[in-house]
Amino acid sequence: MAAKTQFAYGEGKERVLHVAEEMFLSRCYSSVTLRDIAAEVGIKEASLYYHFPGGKEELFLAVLHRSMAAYRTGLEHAANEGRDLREKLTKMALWFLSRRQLNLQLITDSDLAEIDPSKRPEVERSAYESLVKPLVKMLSEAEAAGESASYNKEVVAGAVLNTMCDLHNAVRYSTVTSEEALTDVVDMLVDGLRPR
Amino acid sequence: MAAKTQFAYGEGKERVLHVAEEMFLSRCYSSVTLRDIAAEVGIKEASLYYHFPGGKEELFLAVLHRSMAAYRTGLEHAANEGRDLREKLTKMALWFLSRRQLNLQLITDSDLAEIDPSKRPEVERSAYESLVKPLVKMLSEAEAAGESASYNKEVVAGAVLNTMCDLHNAVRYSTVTSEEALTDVVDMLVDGLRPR
DNA sequence: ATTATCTATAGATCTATAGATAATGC
DNA sequence: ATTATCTATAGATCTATAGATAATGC
Repeated sequence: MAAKTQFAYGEGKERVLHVAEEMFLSRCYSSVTLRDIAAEVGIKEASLYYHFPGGKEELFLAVLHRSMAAYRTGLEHAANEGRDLREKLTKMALWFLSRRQLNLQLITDSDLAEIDPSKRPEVERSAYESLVKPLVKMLSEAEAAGESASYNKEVVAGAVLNTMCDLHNAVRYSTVTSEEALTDVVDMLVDGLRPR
Repeated sequence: MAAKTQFAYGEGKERVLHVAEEMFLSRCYSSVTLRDIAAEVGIKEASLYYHFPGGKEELFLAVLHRSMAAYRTGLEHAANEGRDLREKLTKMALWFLSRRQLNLQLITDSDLAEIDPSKRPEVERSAYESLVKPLVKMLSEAEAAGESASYNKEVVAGAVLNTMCDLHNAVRYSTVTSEEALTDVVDMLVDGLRPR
């Protein structure tokens, strides 16, 4: 009977976003149901529409843009913290490891196909600006500083991003520690596979 | 009226597998419906149960194991074709580019969570044996031949696989040609980012 | 008065089963 | 007789809307 306003004013929406972020970043758009989210938050499905009148898609987009903004800040900060290419890449890898696993291909390939086509360019732009661009910028500066050979920045940025996203799996499926996986990945990116 | 046996004996099942493979490898498990598959094949949903009595999950598992077997063959063949590490990696990258995009994280993270838990180990094993193992083997041989420094093979294999899967995106989103993306990626893997 | 929830329910979609029907091979 | 489809339909699940209800802030 009691319409439990369990959370303080404005808090409810934050909780919804937080729970939805956990789910949308680890599972695909269609496998996450409003039922799942509402149950985890502790409210009824219909209540989600109060905060997000546009329903599931609006909630997903809010989560995605919020999450991308966090990545952008985190990656730009990581790039500024490191003094050379190796350090910058290490800080970035640490940032990826500090957050829950980001399934990059899931968002850019699978999820993107399930939302309203008119919203796709915005999502692609958001992912590009927040993930690819900080890396391209860092790689360009590294090349200008003579720390990197002249590769196509976008291609390398994609490879680096996917490698970093996979760090969580490396730690999970191999017997390696996260520190070891991190140094191995950074060394491989900077020095290559061939013997030094 | 006419129960159209459009395909020759045994052909129907092959068509279903082919269509299902196209869909399951590019979209997530829950977004692919039996309706989609049946429509694309040109039969009714109920007819799918004749070939796959276990329904959607059985069809998905059949597709996945079939697809993994093809990757295993393709990658092992690629490794044998190349004479040194750089050539082997190039042949492997060409194999990935020759097939439709494989969304690795989609399968190992997202799809895996949606199937019957008792089937998961089998899927993980299939993906490991077909994708990771051929790379680990090649990297071990390269190290033994003095062509590679001593990295953790599983960690590097994951990085290489994700990088190769991403080649399709690199070509799609950047202005780069597939040849250029391929050589850049292989060069980066072998020589590293730092100037030679 | 506003904010944030709830109940109830419509309507769409999806998986799966039962049993009928037609075409093929022997 | 076997193979491969079909029709019809049950039952589950999911998104979304309408309108009621309670708690909070002024």
